[in-house]
Amino acid sequence: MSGDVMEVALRRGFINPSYEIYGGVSGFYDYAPLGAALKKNLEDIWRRYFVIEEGFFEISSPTISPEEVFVASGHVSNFVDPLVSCEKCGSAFRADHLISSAVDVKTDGLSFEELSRLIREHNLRCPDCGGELGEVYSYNLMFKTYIGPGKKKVGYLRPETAQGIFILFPRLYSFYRKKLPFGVAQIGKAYRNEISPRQGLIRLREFTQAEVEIFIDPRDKRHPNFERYAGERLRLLPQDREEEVELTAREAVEQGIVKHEFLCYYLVHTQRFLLELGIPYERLRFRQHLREEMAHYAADCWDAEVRTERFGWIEVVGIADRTDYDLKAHERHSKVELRAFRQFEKPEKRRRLVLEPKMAKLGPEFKRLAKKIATTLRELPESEVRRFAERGELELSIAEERVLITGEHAEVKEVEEVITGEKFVPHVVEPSFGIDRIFYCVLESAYYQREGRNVLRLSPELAPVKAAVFPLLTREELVKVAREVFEEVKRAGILAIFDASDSIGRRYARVDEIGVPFAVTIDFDTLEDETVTIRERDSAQQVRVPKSEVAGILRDLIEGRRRFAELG
RNA sequence: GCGGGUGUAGUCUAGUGGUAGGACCCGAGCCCCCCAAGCUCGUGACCCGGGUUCGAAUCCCGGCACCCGCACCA
Repeated sequence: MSGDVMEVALRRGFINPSYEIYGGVSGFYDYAPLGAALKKNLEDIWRRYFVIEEGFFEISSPTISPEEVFVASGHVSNFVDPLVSCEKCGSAFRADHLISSAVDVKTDGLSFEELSRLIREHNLRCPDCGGELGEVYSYNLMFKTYIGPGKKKVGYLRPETAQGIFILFPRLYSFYRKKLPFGVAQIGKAYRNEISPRQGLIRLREFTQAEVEIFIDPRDKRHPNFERYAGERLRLLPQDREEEVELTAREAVEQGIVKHEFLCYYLVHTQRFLLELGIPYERLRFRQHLREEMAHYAADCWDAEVRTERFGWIEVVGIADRTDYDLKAHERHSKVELRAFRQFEKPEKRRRLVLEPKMAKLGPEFKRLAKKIATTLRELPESEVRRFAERGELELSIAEERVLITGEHAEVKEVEEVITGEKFVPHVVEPSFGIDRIFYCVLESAYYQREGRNVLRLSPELAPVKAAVFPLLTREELVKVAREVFEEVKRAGILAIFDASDSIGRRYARVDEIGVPFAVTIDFDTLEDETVTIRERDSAQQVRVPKSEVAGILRDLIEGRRRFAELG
């Protein structure tokens, strides 16, 4: 089995538990020097896939939101778990689940006091040990705070970055010149006050999400670029099956296993991204959420999962069809229209009956109510207008008052209108990445041992340090030249390190352990013929190249324009 | 949040009621013509806070962190 990659990650400065000198706080990790660099490289690759290649843009919104945002999104109510603990054995249970499974009572919307009372009334006991149950208490996974002095303005740290995009919809829609589909990306911190964070980077209280919200027309969930991925293979675990099936993207959609092309396109796109990070195909699968684990907003959701040595299958990406849930919710709460416009192929001409209010009569008679009455009359459905035309009168309820409208207040007219299109609430497809988890998977996938030494097989793009420069021996003449080469490499924009201590073998071993892909060594031949060696990490092979070209060659190798094997 | 286990240098570990040794790592130097463990010297630790005691890293209590189970994980 593998050695302990986490031990390497801690010891060599990739990550460390936060607040160590004060005893630590679980659920928080620092990205140490190499980890911060690796994480940044990982995020840049993500940007290449989900921003540049897809033609989307990235935004950055605040991590603290006023509570309205999460009232609307459903997080304030859906994120509160009523828990009850056994006084004797300490097991905790969802109070509402406990009650509804033991007694035929609907628990929806009951207060905690009412839940506590129900437990007492029915003399419910601990299902584990039969012990006495305590009072029901709430546990909300959002961190709460107050905005400004005093406690009037409640705020929450965002539990996901997505809402920051949804609430910007009108601005973003016009930024993208009112055309669907469009996507908006965001990489940022999110916060969940987990009851019991475990497993290092896998369950954090503060973590990094990379999300894209793609707004699409619900009538057309095909993807314009689906063809380029149609033949790609995916390992899928559908909700109604025990075993994984391997299908092409096209087959998955045609068989109705993945609901539509748009979702499936992003399964493939996500897979390509994860493969590029060095996560092997054999350790990857897409698992469809079970109905009961589906989030309150989702119509369909697939998790990309990676099989790790340490933790087994872990979810690293969620790809969900969030439908119009979020936009509708914010529209309802904010009273701001969050809709797109769909133009008809041909404008529709329609004749219809409308009511034209006679303001000259309405005004004096109804005074303050007149304006509201007029608006209501104009917006009256055609069936109501028809009924008014037949009966000659109509009763309305305006601002809690009943008013009688007759022929002298309004006139029925037939109008011809041209309808060029209609408004609708877009659906949202959301690939959502847990960057910290992916970070862990990348480390674990990259890690192996060679002759008892640790090696990180990170791609040059991911590697936090791109190159090392060594004098073969600590002779002044070699060190001097090596320093010159080192300066030149840095001038070429390459993040490199210099090391002249210990034996050359030990120095190679040290840089292998942190995943440096290339090492340049200056030896006595360099003094003769102005050449240096470049050593590749994974093969430990060396080639000689002219000293004057080494920086350029390193850049080509790192940026993928040349391959090491083709150098010699 | 509950139960069990663990907590000695960067890492792995030895140890006794009288205040700590080792290995690797790391630093300086030597040696060294290409893949860790050559030589010399050196830095560096008993998770935190109380209590018992003349004295505690060692015993007791509380906290924190980590590991394993339970619960939780839109």
